[in-house]
Amino acid sequence: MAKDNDKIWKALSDSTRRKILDMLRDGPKQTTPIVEAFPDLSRFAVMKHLDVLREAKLVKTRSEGRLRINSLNAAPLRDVIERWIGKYEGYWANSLLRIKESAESTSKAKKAKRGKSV
Amino acid sequence: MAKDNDKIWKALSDSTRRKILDMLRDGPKQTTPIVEAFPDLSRFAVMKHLDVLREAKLVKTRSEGRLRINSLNAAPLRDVIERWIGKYEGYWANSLLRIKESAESTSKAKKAKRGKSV
DNA sequence: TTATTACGTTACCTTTAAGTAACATACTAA
DNA sequence: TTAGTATGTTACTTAAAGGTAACGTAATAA
Repeated sequence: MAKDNDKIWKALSDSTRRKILDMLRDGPKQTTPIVEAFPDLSRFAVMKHLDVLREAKLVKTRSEGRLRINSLNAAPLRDVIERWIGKYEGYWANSLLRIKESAESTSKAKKAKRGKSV
Repeated sequence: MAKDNDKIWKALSDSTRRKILDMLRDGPKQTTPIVEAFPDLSRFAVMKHLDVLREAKLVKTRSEGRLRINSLNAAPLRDVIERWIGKYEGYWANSLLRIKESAESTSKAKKAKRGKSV
């Protein structure tokens, strides 16, 4: 798990890979349009970035005939960032960034009547 | 800015550096205790990691006599993560992770009476 | 003043990341 | 069946990251 974690951080550390993730937020994409989105890179370079993302389980690829459909798998991303941010909660108490209370206090909060507050 | 951004992601991509940031969350530390926290690494290796963190502006260092005090600078970290997470909001709507509403609705919320809710 | 301690650096090595160019495979459609 | 297209791979190179060992410097304390 810690190792998987590391793979995710490593995957995020490259701007090309972050751009690929950005593309996939709009929906699944075939390999070729992804490759073509980076005209300055060779086919192989882009595919290697895709490999890294797959290794980190941030991208899933399924076959459809001869086509390969790549899609974003945001869950592990969420988990890592969530855990990371949680640790820094005190540091950005006044930021836009928030983590809901822990499960316990959350359920309490659910019972308590509350308005629109975040 | 985009370049600074990249430095932050790169800085976060190494587990030793993430551990150093973890240490500094507890409060500022001199260089030597940080170095000694990594007995498997040479002095120079740890100091290079510190350099990377300083380059990314995640760590600030000030002198006090012959001592050097390193402290966490969480603001740029927050900014990057915040921006990043914002983009994925739709993907983890049901997660613990949240971004408060825009400044506008936030100021409204402040006016509204609210309890202990986050 | 001398020894100690905190800090940083020089010089060098090894591994990994990132890349290109060209080739190979296999499904689809004319 | 032949041409085209989508995908992936082989072979190789270059640049950057990460690391060690040993040395240099300067403030402090004895």
